[in-house]
Amino acid sequence: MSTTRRVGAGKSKTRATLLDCTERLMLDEGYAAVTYRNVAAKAGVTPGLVQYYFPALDDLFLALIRDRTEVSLSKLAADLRRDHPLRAVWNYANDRASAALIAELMALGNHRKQIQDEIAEGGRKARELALAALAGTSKDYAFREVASPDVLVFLMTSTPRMIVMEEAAGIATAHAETVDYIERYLDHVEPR
Amino acid sequence: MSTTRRVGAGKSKTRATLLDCTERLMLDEGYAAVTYRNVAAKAGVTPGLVQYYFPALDDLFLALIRDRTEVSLSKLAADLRRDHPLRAVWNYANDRASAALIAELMALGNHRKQIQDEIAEGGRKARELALAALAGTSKDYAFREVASPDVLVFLMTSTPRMIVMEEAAGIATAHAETVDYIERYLDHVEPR
DNA sequence: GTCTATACGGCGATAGAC
DNA sequence: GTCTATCGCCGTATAGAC
Repeated sequence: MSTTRRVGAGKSKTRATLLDCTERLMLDEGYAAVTYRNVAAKAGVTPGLVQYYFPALDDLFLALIRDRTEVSLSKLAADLRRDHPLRAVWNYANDRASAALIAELMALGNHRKQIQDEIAEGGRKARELALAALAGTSKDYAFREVASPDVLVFLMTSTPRMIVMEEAAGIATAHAETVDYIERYLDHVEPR
Repeated sequence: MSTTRRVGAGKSKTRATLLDCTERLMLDEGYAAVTYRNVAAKAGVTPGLVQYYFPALDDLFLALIRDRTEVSLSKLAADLRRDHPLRAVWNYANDRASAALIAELMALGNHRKQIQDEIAEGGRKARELALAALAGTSKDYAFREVASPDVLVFLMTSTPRMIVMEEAAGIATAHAETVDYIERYLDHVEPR
């Protein structure tokens, strides 16, 4: 690819609209429905224009990941600065729209290195922020000798994600009970 | 679909070969690589023949789900009849090939009702078997007043599944620690 | 810089030939 | 029971209009 192919500007309003339409398409119909023709139809533009901003479909997915990751990471960072770091992690992972989008993107990235790496990088950053906040607090997490902060953060983030995935798959059993169980633990170690 | 379309026999050796090739394709390259042409090439037959046995691609996926679910459920049932039901659940969920296949199938089924239902049905049965075995034992699971059997089974099955998915996404942190944590619990409530 | 029109090969699916 | 021909939709590339 040494050709000088032209690409749309990064701050265009059209570009932002295309990302929104892509997100809605993914959540409503899955990533397989994200085609140039579908995105264009939803945004009211021609397929060629979508391709002008995102030369390959993966460019579109990558742009969506970067944009949404940036938003949710800065929200997490702000929440972690407050008094209940573990609750902040729990709330971060319990954002249903984000969790559904991530599930869809993880499925998409399952066999696409670039997309996979971009998602993993976001997860790594979230984890770093969380562990730093937990290390900086003087709270006693009680289970600390049993479950390390690493294990705690893993379970806090993976459980809501798994629940969202199972719900999308039509399974609902034990979800409410598991959420209760974890929230009772939070009430204990980070009382409001 | 009221047309009388012809379909290959259910016990054909060719059919079984096609299912094996489909499974390998899914694990190696993802479900998007499961095309009539790819499956046919891997099996050394013509694409038309694959379509003869599985008129739509979803028929191929459904057949694979049914076949593999039956195998792993009967293995789980046999293990549950032994002395360590919770370990049986843990081992069942820790079968990496199965977990990877299920992750791929869940992603595939995310927006396809029929496939989704078939997977959910398998999950429901596994859960039923596990809960029945746990109820029938006289062991004291110690955490029972904290986490109900429902929550226990959910965490025991969802954790390995999430680990496999994260690994596929290039994330590995805290996995070993989490496995250790759960296995220490198992050593405690179901000592060998 | 933004956008449109057109062409190409690969795909799932169907009907029907052998 | 096995295989071919054909159809419409897809991603992508390119040439060029405004």
